[in-house]
Amino acid sequence: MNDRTVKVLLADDEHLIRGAMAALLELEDDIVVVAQASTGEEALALARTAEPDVAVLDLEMPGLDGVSVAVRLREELPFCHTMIVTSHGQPGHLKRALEAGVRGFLPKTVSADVLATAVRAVHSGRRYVDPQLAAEAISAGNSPLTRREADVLALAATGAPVSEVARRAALSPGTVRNYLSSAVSKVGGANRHEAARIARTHGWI
Amino acid sequence: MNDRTVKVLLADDEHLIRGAMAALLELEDDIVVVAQASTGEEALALARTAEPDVAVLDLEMPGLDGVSVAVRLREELPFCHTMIVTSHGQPGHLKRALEAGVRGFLPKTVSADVLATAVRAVHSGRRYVDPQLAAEAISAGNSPLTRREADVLALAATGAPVSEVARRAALSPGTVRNYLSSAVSKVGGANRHEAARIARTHGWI
DNA sequence: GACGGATCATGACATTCGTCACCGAACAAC
DNA sequence: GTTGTTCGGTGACGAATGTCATGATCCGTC
Repeated sequence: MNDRTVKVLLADDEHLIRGAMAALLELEDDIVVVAQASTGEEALALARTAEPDVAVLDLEMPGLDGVSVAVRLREELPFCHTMIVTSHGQPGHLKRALEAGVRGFLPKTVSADVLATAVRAVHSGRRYVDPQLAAEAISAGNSPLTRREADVLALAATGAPVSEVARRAALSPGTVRNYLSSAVSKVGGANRHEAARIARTHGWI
Repeated sequence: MNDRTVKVLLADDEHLIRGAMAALLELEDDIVVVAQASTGEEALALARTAEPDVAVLDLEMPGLDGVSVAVRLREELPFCHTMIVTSHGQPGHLKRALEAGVRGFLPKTVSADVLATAVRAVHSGRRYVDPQLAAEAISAGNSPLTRREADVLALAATGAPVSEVARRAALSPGTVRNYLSSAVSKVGGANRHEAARIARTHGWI
């Protein structure tokens, strides 16, 4: 391992995929996988001792998700750059990740050499975002929802009645209905449940 | 390649994972990956020419899903056994897969050697079902919903209003509401949207 | 300082939804 | 041949929801 070697931490709850990514990355002679985690918490703990150059994080993990881990890593290990891989490439996720300081963002549909390329790019301080996802994110635009509208819609997305949403958001039921009504018309749904579905596919909630 | 060698077809829309599974399986000297597909249709087409012994199919794919491919494969290539790998291990999916003649069912959280073990088991005519999933499927039991209740609940799950569901199911709105009401009470939800969420996690719709 | 936007609220109204009672037809099981 | 289940339907009632008008406060901007 010379000083050009990239030390990588892998975090993915799907053992099969994680082991597979590790095997593929180990084939590259300038990349070494120094730690593997299956939860966000485990990734943080391992990162503190392994001190990787690049952390490759799955977006969907039990407990802490990839973006949350990235935020914590940026505070604790500023030299460690982060990148996200995900099964469900939704524009809002990309945006949220970039705001968290993530430097790479890939769907799992890419091939292994793209992954290696991205790891190297992120290690050398550049960014690497899947072009397809980037285009979608740009065309999708920003969320039309205000913070509170998004909050309330997210709470309502579980199917809870207005009274429950109001309780959890510490708002009056009337206010909740106003926010929901506004959110539904903004995203163009027939009702709040369809609105929640639309907002979720765009990554707005 | 001697006569003990297992010819495997891999189908998964996540290129990274598929390539990785291929790499891991190729490490086994009695397994060879003879074809790789990223959609269900492609898997069928490749299977006809490659004539694999075992088809490893992702459950979630664009177009035909893994179970549908398994059904078609059983008709067209009866010597080819099928197994399913999936990110979201839901009891209903397992049940549906077994009814379709699938002989192996694994979540992607398993390790690579389990995958190889499962491939060998399926090839030799045995079954291999992840013990965790099997236990969940047994404890989850069968769907409490009748066929129509499940149909209607599935249509309502998108957030469409009753009138729209009625139109798409070719039922009267009143009947739709009766079915929904019955389904909601059976699965134990506060309303149809929560009921749809519950039913989905159990794989009932 | 005027203006607009976000936040939070109330009240009123029509629509939709959830529930119940009740009905009939088809069909399999006893 | 009765019984039970599923399917499909009607009507009615109260509760929940969607929409609108209106108003208050706070905050950033021009």
